[in-house]
Amino acid sequence: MPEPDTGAAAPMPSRLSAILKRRKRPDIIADKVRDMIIAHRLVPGDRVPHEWLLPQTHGASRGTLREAQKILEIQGLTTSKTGPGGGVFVSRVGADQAIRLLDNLFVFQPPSIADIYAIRKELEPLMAASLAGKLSPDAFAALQETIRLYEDEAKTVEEEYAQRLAELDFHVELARRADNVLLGFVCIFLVSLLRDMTTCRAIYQEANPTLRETGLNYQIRLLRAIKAGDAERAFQVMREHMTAAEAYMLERAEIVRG
Amino acid sequence: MPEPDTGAAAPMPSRLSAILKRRKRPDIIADKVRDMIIAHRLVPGDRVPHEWLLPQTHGASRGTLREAQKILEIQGLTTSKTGPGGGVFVSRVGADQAIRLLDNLFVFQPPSIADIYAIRKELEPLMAASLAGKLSPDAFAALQETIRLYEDEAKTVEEEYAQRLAELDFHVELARRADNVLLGFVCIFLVSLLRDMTTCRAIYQEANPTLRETGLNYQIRLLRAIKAGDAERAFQVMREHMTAAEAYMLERAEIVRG
DNA sequence: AGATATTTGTTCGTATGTATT
DNA sequence: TAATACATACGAACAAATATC
Repeated sequence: MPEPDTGAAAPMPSRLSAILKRRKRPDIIADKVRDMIIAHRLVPGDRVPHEWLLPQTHGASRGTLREAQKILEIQGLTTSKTGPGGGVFVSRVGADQAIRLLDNLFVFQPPSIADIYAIRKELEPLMAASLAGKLSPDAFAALQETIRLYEDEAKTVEEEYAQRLAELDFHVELARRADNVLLGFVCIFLVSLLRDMTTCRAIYQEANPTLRETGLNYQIRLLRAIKAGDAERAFQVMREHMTAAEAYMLERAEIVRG
Repeated sequence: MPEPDTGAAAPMPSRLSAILKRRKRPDIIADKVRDMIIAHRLVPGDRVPHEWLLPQTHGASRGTLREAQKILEIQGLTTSKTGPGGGVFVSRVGADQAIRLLDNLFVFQPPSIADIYAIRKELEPLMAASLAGKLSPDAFAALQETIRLYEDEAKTVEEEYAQRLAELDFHVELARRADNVLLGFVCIFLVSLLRDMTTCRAIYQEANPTLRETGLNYQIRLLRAIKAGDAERAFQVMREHMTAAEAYMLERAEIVRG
């Protein structure tokens, strides 16, 4: 039998992580394609050469190759378009897309509010300080726009809830502008955890005019410090804000639960 | 041919698919199954009911359903076993598995060494302090075992490299034990970023007996503080360690590059 | 130990939908 | 509008793995 290689030509895993356990063919192929993309310096928007995804290139079937491609797509590295001129393209992985991949991580071991704020208290001030004097005018405009959503007192629970989400969005908008993209990513991740937590959702629906006002106060002071290029003050303001927010959340969580 | 109804569920008319944007069938099915798992409060180890993955349940073919299952598997939410009594099971997603999903996040915007250490300097001390007086005897044993890998001076570049990786593993082992699973996860993530960075790999291969010795010194002092339940000292030791490590890495990176 | 039944994993050929030209 | 190039979906057949008898 000619046996056109079919599997016997099991590709030697190039990555060091492959030692751990026997990986399946689609995984190996996906890694191979990923390495090719990186090696050839493809950037988002570039087309992934058709040959790289050809079954015979890897000695696998279409289905297997399709699964490999699925892996890359799930990881956010590629997207595919139909039609002529269509195909598989490299795409930039967005922070929110990546965060969704982590959704499953904490389903069975959800972190507590204290857990989240323990980290936020450290990182948010750091991020705020790093932004001092570096925000563009339209960044300020976007942030002001976010603040505007909770300038007035909420009339309904839905409005209350929307305002609290807008407060969180303020932090996301800030984090998006951070020079340190890693720091920005982690901060956004923490916010998204808060947003999805059921306990928090319960708390966010409670009316609390005082909190809104002091929150607003923090944001304004923060923006002023950032605009003035005063890193130290931005740090302090954000730190106070986080400490106050944590205290409030923990207190309310206690009440909501009991 | 009976042509089993195909009236309501199966065909997915073009108008409906237009409303649902470009979401593909396997993705939709995967989400549906994921929601079912969460709604039914399934926990890791539980079997995913066979019916949920039956083609006719979703009006799709076996291939499509397999792809949906593949998505869940890639996301780490399920594993599958062959054979009688086999099937698809809910699984706890590990930190390392989740981190691999993020591999692609920073390929086009790689964070710098300074970026990573800016966060590590804050979080690693926090984590170390939280561990004070809380480590079990066999946790200590595991950590000691990791240290043993670089007790003696490396003879070859490979050995040198392996030792540096072991140093990183020490931090992973610590983070794995953190009460704050979120904090632990972020710390492990940062370490894995360091491990995969090409610049770091280059640095790690350089021989540096002094660094190894001082590093060893830090680890021992750290373990002692943790064992003594002295959170404050554990914090300080780790902070010094991080500061020193960052300074070294930045210095070497400058030289390696130039 | 070995055969078998059960369940997942892989592959092929083909059909269908969709966006570009 | 028609042609076409490409991804996506289907279903059947085959292969591999594994618990049970």
